[in-house]
Amino acid sequence: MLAAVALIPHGRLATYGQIAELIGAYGCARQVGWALRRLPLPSPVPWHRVVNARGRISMSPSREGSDWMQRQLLLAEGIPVSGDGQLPLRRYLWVPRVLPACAMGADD
DNA sequence: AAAATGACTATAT
DNA sequence: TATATAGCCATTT
Repeated sequence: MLAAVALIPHGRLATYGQIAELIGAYGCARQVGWALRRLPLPSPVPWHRVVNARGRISMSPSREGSDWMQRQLLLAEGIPVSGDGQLPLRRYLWVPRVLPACAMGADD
């Protein structure tokens, strides 16, 4: 699980469902979020590269404010994030080795 | 064991 | 294009 998140390339994004699918748990997007929630702030995994399917940072009162921290981290990665946590998922979405390298540089 | 909850996602308005 | 509603599935009470 965290391993899947850990292998997200630098400067690239991935959705919860994507991670879930990657670990062989399709439809378990919520569990991914659950796992990241219990993750400590100084975590060794790039949890900030994980966003929801709408390409936005999933904010919640449970996160106290770590969501905004995520925004900062993403900005540090070189990903432009709007004040609302909206980011160009279409451009930065990580493609875990889809078909051939015909993805026009859309992969890592 | 049943019911409630949540860093989600996909449809329907 | 943007809210509202309904599925989903593991964890928690």
